[in-house]
Amino acid sequence: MVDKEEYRRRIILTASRIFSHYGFRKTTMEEISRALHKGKSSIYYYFASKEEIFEAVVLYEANQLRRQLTTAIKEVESPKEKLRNYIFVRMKSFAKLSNYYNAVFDKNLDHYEFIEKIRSRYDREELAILRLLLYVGNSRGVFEVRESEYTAMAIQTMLKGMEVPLFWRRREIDINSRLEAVLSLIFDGILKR
Amino acid sequence: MVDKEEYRRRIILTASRIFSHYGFRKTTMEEISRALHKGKSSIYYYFASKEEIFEAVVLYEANQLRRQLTTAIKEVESPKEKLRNYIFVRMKSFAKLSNYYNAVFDKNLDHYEFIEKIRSRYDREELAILRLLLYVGNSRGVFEVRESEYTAMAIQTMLKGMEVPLFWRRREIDINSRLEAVLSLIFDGILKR
DNA sequence: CGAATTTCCGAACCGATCGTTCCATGTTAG
DNA sequence: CTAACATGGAACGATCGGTTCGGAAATTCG
Repeated sequence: MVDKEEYRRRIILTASRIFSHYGFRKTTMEEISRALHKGKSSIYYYFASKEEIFEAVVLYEANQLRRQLTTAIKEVESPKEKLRNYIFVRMKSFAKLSNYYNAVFDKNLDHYEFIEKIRSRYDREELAILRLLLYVGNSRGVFEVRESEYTAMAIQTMLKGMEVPLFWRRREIDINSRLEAVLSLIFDGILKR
Repeated sequence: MVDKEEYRRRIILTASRIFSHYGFRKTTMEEISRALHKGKSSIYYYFASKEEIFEAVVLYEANQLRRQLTTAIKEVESPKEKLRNYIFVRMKSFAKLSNYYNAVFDKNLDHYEFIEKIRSRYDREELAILRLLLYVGNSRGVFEVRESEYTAMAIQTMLKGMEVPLFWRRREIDINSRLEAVLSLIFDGILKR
């Protein structure tokens, strides 16, 4: 292989697929290597451990999510639609990523620390985005928010509240309706009457 | 518990859900029992082994499939739509059940024998259904089939042929288009011109 | 071409996991 | 109260799975 980084990327992509289906624990190095048509021990030439692959995958997915979110915001004009798009994409993505978190919540675990690191960094970014969305809507006269800082935090709290049952519940059938409910609540409390 | 059979049914339902997601190997007795809010060893009061649960689940799913197929046929009138519905539901269901088969194809295995038993019985049923569908379409002047017996077998062979990559390939994106292709092939060779 | 370096893998190690058994305890029916 | 039913904690033996190690292939370079 000419480029070692390129192969690391292929491992991440493949592992991501398997992790997202089976979670961290149930995914074996054997499976990852088999999907790459390589020997089990060959993977260790590129990553020191299974955990390291997992970390790389989570980082990759986080960047993926970030990109999806920015495009979701850009593709509509009105502040209301921007916020709506943002929340929908965010929750949908988190539903997809819930397997990673299930893996983490499974038992022990030391990932917890790592996840929390990613998490807190992402939380700050999210807060900034929400604040911006609120601010723009405000100055355009669509929203009516006094303290965009605290309102953003309140919205984020609601979103986080919606994450929890995501990792508990069996069915995702009512995610959409719950999302709609939360959105209408947010908007009715936010939209200028 | 008043009814032991009722509880066996609950176990089957729960196990079915987990099996269909993780396959036989990756599903643990621990998980099944936890989902039922029971101790791991309690399950053994109702089933002698993990394999026995698996067999019960497969039988249950087979009956489920049979019911879906008959309703799929009944809900439309024209023979062409009946056959189309049948094939669609059949292939979709098999896609969903592919996890079971993946579990079987995983390693060893003695399930193979059991699966084959179920399988051959089901094959005969399917052949009868196909033959009937062809016969009805024939007598209504929609199809033009000489030997419904052998034509049914030919169609079944095609369907079986479509199953194989189901258990290989990574993506199911093109299942629909492949299904359409097969259908149009079947119909253009069958419909009265 | 040969040597150096990169890439790959089979085999083995060993701790963790998993299916199953055993037994003691709780629960219900008569 | 007793007997049958139902439960789950603990332990066991087998397998699995992540990781290491040594060296074979393959590739690159002089």
